[in-house]
Amino acid sequence: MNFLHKNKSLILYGISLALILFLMKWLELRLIIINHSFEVYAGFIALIFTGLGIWLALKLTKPKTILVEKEVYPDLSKNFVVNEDELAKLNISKRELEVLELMASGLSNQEIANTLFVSLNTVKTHIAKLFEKLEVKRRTQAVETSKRLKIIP
Amino acid sequence: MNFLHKNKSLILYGISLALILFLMKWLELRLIIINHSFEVYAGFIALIFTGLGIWLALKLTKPKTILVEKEVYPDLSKNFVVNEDELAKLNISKRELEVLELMASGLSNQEIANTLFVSLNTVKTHIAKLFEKLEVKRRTQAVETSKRLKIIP
DNA sequence: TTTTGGCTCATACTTTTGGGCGATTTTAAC
DNA sequence: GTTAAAATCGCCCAAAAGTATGAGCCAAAA
Repeated sequence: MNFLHKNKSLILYGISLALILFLMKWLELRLIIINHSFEVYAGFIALIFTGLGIWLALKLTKPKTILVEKEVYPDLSKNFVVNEDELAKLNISKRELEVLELMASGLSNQEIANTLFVSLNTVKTHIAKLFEKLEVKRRTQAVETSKRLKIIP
Repeated sequence: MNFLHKNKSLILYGISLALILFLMKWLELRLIIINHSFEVYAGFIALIFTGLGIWLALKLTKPKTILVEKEVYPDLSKNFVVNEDELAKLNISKRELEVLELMASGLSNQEIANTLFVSLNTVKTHIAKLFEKLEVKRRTQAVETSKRLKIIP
């Protein structure tokens, strides 16, 4: 099956060739071309097989592929995806991530505490743990690093 | 001239055909193929003209092309350009911008002072002015805002 | 030449942040 | 049901950050 499909053109060509030869033989037997000169007969064959050659070439040539590089400017701010792997690797919890995001948006610890309805101390603890995990010493560094690691947008 | 160039393939084909026919005639005259059967002769012609047909087709047909678009994601972080307009609008000085960049990279005020070979107080002053101009209250906000305004990468 | 603006620095003070504990409660996993 | 991790909160202290104000220096602009 696969073989037949792959060599379809070749097989068709072979069949065509056989048919042509058969046709010529038949014509010869019928004495139709006896009166014609040999040149006409040769020209006929030449014509037929030229056509077959053209057809074969068109069928068998592989199309040429041209690679066009198209620049895509994705809206990074919209199709941001959290780097879950890095998040898991750093062992950052859900709550810590929340705090991190609020911190990155420029809120003070007190504002973060108000937003999350927790005490200031809790926020401090979360941030302290974040600093540990991110291996940084300041909140600006934390924001820098976590953005680089695609933990936050 | 132009005509010759345009129909080069066609002319070559004509010449080739003439040459082949001439060759066959010569062979015929030389009685070389007299002893061969007609089928062999026909097969010879068929072979030659099939090749010619293939050659002709390859020469005359435009190459089949498949356009494949490849998406390229340019590194936006590298071709960053400072938004000079915004910078001018906010009236941020060169030195202030330096401080802003170092601040954004996560350095402490003391580290910034060491980097720029100025006193800590000077850095504080610059930062205070930056906060005014950017209309923010904290360094994280300053970084946030200035990145959004494309003042820093 | 005067003035303006940028850069520098200082002092004093307040607020925020961060470090280092310890502790209880919730939640999730085993 | 025990256990571990997460989340919560507190206190204290030191460091850093931020506020306010004043002032000297210098180069470029008016």
